[in-house]
Amino acid sequence: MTQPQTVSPTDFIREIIDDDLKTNKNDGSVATRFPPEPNGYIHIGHAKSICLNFGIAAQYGGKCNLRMDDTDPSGESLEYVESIIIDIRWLGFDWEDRMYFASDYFEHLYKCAVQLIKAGRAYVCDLNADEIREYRGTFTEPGVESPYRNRNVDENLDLFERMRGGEFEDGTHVLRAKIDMTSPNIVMRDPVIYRIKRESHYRTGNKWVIYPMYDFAHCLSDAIEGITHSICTLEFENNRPLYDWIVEQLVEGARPKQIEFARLNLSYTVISKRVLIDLVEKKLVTGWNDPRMPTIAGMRRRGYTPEAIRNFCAQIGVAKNDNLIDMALLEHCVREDLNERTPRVMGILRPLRVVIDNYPEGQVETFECANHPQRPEMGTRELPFSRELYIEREDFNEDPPGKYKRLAPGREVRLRNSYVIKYESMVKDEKGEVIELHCTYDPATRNAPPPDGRKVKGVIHWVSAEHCVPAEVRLYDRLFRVQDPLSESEEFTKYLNPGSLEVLDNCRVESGLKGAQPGSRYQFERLGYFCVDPENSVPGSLVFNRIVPLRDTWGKISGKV
RNA sequence: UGGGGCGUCGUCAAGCGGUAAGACACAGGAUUUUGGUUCCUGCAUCCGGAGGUUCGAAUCCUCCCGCCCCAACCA
Repeated sequence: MTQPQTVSPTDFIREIIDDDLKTNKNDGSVATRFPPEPNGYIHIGHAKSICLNFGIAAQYGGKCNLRMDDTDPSGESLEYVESIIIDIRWLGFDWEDRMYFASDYFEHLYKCAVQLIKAGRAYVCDLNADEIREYRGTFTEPGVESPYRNRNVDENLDLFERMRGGEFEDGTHVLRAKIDMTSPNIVMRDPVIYRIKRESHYRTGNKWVIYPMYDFAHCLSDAIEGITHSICTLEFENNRPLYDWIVEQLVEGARPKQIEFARLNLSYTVISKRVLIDLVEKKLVTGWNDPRMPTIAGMRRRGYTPEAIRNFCAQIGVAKNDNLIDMALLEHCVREDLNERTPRVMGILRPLRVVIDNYPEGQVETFECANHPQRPEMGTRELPFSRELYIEREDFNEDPPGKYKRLAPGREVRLRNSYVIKYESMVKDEKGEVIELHCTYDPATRNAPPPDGRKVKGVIHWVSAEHCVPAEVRLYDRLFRVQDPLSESEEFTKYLNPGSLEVLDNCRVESGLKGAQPGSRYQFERLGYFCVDPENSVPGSLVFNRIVPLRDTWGKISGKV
């Protein structure tokens, strides 16, 4: 199994495994699995689990399977299976030929149920859903036994077979494990393990009208695959006694052990499949791969790298504390990776025309610029310079605040990789908007400090008006205005950030970007990291997604002034 | 409310009876043709609270407080 190189942090799960290994449990083998239900796209929370499960297998020389936990046909589909495969591969993990489906185990699971009935440990119950709930009791009152609880084995066998045969309507019968209606753990009060559901399954079609419940299918699937450590999230902790009970009844020899960890929560977003489905269906985002979504598909389209996501998962750790990870940490990991690998380039988001009055009309010269300031091996590119340029509107201020070191009346500024220019005059439109600047350049400053020793502090980016290419740039921001939208009292959609997407359609990028490949990433100097949108960008009509802005110390300072 | 789980810096998280790692964030400073990067520096006398055991406790015991999960024929 090839696995990405990531740091191997230690955590309580690895400690448990170390202990198991010390006592030679499972003959020293380690087998894990990642078991998504194909009813939605996977997200950054799944990535945490994927890194954990595949990471542990790699670290201990074991195997990690991919298993579709497809025991409930409603909502499951091949589209989701395919997306999950693509996303996990993209993250960099490999399950070789161990792609499994719980639905492939239906026949075996059925036999297990029959065996349970024969052992007197399961029965067919004719109560309907409401009645079952009433009989179950509450947190404080014990449940009461179903009147069907003591049917004899033969009758149960006959009924269960007829359930499978399609003789009964949905909801009229279920198979229940016979455990303890007075258990303080509600999960153990004769849980339903099979239900009738006349729904076509995306893989088994209409072959089955009964489907096993999660609690029954999951542990047995683990056992079938020889999983040693079945890692899941905290909300299944209550189900562990049931997991163990079923395995105890039906599995010979080595039994898998369930271990629970805290799921990931990320500030200013939501990581719940139910809510993400909601966002997609209500069209509050453009789809599962909307760059604002915390889905793997969304982050990929946004321009995040697998390395950054994996590193993030390593950084956050694994524990049992409820957590709310700061989005800033994810962004840090993305910047850390992109800073290393991304070629630098210049692009103007909100163009302001600049005419260099003393530069000869029609003259063009080229500058050779480093693609990366710290990595010469990334090479250079040629950048055309001419009399008319575009600079960022923000880089000129008629009335500059303190510490402002860009262009302003009477001031000089360095054009990155080229000359120092000096402000001469401005042109305004009838509304008083500055629409054009006139400057002069100092020929002696061509990629060199001013010979007279004067200091020019500011450096701004620019493109040649004649040579630059137009582009659309999409600026993304946090999806929600509040840190934890689901913890708020109101409906979560009320907290959507109306500014989560800003589309700039009059941007100019340097000429070399003309043929930029979809999916390729750049640093637009002084602005941030950008990715050519893989969906909407076409040659001649470039679309860039802002992956993440650069750290903005000036923004902090100017915000305080 | 019965059961299960969790409480260490703003956010994560090490710590496993010998006297509070690290990361992010934040605040200073240096270098810089990206107000980027990089580099220094600072940032819990204290571990939810109160008692107790011990020469010694975040780590052990007791009680209390707070938060999360469970009453789907979802996973």
